[in-house]
Amino acid sequence: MANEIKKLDQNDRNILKALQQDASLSLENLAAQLSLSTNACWRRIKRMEADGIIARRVAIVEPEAVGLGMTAFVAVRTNDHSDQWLKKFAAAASGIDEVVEFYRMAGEVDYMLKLLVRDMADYDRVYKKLIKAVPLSDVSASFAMERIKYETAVPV
Amino acid sequence: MANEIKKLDQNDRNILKALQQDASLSLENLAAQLSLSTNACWRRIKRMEADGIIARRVAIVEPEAVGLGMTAFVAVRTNDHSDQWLKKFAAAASGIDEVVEFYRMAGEVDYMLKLLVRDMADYDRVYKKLIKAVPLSDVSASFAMERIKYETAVPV
DNA sequence: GCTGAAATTAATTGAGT
DNA sequence: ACTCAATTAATTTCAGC
Repeated sequence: MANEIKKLDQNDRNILKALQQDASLSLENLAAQLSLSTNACWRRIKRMEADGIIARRVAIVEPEAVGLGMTAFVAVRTNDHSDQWLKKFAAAASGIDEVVEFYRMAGEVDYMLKLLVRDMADYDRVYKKLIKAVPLSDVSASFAMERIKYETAVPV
Repeated sequence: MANEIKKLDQNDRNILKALQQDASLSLENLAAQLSLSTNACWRRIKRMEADGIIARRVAIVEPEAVGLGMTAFVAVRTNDHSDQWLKKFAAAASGIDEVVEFYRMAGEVDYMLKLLVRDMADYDRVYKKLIKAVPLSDVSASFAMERIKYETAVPV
């Protein structure tokens, strides 16, 4: 089964911890840290990649360094809970690069989006793009002034 | 200046787009895609690393694959807006692996945290850890049922 | 499933335009 | 700032335990 939870031993966890912080580490370096041979380490990584535990390796770009100073959380409430509406909304939002995260929520809010934009004018542009694609009645945005922590590493 | 916005040309942008999606691409491969020599490409990457545009390279772990099925957004309101309180709160939250994002907000909510946890019991454990470290009076959590989009790539 | 070494492939440096 | 070639370092495969 593809989406089963695989068992990880302490070496696997340590590999994940290290690579989630720095995937540019050489095998030799990483293996030495964990007192493994390079290719024992290599086989564990390949297994976790095959099992879908390690999804991919990416470069992290500093948003501030490229002028993306504003993070917006957009809470959406809807009356239309049809599958078709969600599909349309999901497709529209997923196609917008500034929408970096998108969740279906439990409780009051139906959907939560996280946007990364340059400034308020840029937010407005993305917002208009969004409501043009799908009619959204109840939308409320909150803006982040400061990013205190941002971590791609998940707790393992 | 370290936190100045550097100018990027189309080649730089294309490199960032590619490496934000897949940092395991070989230089040769990447350079060929963009019709550059490997070493022109390499120098651009090194420059963007030195400029702090590319902050790091990380492995992305699939949360579901390691049993982290629940994302919680925690909105915090406080009466204590002192620097000292924030420092204490920031230190406590930053030290908790399950707190993957943490923002100071404009508007009604003072702080917004994103937590990655196994289940409701795990959320409760992290919540207790948090309020033990700093007294929090007004906390409200929203839970994500489904992650529709999650992107580490920023729009460049 | 591991080690250690060999083979392959990729990253980095350097010379020259 | 680039290309092309040479060098160095990393990854991947293979033989044996």
